[in-house]
Amino acid sequence: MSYDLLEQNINKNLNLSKAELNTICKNFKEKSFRKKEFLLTQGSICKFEGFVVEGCFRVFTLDKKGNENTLYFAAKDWWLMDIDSFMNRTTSDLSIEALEDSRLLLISRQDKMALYESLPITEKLFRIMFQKGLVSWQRRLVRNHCFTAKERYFHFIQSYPDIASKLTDKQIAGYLGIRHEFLSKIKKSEK
Amino acid sequence: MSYDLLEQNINKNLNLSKAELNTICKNFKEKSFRKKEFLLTQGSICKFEGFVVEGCFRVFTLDKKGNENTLYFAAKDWWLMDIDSFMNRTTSDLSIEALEDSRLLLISRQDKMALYESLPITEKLFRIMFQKGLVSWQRRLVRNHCFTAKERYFHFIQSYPDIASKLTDKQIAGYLGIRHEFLSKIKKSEK
DNA sequence: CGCGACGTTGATTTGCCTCAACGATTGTGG
DNA sequence: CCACAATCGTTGAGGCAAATCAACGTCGCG
Repeated sequence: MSYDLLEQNINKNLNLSKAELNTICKNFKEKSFRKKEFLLTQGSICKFEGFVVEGCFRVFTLDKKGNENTLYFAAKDWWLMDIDSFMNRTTSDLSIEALEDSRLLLISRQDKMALYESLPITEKLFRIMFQKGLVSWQRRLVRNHCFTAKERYFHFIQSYPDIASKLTDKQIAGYLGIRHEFLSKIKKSEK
Repeated sequence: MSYDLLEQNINKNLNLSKAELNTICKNFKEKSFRKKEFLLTQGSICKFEGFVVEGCFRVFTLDKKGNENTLYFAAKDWWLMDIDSFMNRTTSDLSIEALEDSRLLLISRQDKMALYESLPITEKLFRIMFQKGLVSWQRRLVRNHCFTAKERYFHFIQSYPDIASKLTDKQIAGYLGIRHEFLSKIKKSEK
């Protein structure tokens, strides 16, 4: 099966036995997505937590002014979901779209809750994962306040060159929180 | 003792028995802070995770341009720490300062790790707390991208009127990511 | 081939910053 | 308790970063 990547990803956070890894993984079902297909659309409920085996997704929200604001991209070896909608069964403010043909491992809310019950070590696993996530979001917020758009752009392409190379400038602009016309001017300005 | 508030806070996330609550709480030591006293200074290591029993703190970072950027305020019933520095024992980019005479309940890293071991349900507790934290940070990032400074200001004072009323305009500006001169102009512009 | 999304470029506008001056408020030491 | 200093809040002039709007070339795809 294609659980190898997921197992490695888990082991980066917490060392688990082969049996534990297997118990976790067997709750995930593989699903393929064609380019431009949606895992989640704004206004519906997020039914799955996903792990990217192959491909790339963008997680974004459409605001009142009609701008698509990208929270993050998820390439191979990343997790993705609307955590709020998934856990609380509220309608989601987010959409998740495949940027290329992709494969995900998906776990339903029900299976995840059952997994927390049956294998308590997963609580620790996700405690650690969420903890790391918090750090990233705090750092990103500070960057957005302290850095100019140009500084944020170069920080992004240097930190995630493999993801950046798959994206259009419009998508990158949506992540940086700027208009794509301005990104074009940044790129021209030098380097 | 003054563990009541902490116990209530925990129970909002996860219903625990009296015995479990007691096991958790006894790891926390109370400490008082005078106004302007620091729990953590940028460049040192965050030794404690804290829960605010009384008073108010600001968690901020000083960037290269000399601007104090406030990540969040923590009033009564809030948690605070540099989660990155606390867990990974790295030097912190953050400072934490009491905005008024305050009281905290503090737990050391060692005691927290031991607590995770001895009472595994705390993994679930913090998994849930961190999960909620993630949602807040994601929402805040979107607000920062979609909203103007004026919209962010009114959102803040309406969402947290009790905290906002304790703060100077300079502190609020540091949270919104704008200069306090501009906040003054926002307030004058209407309402 | 032709359409629609993407990227570029320029002109103009706007949101917010910078700097500087000054009154109001708070804090502090004598 | 007062006097003075320090910090805070306000205001104005000017500047820069980024948005907006519009036009146009390019590319990929059906």
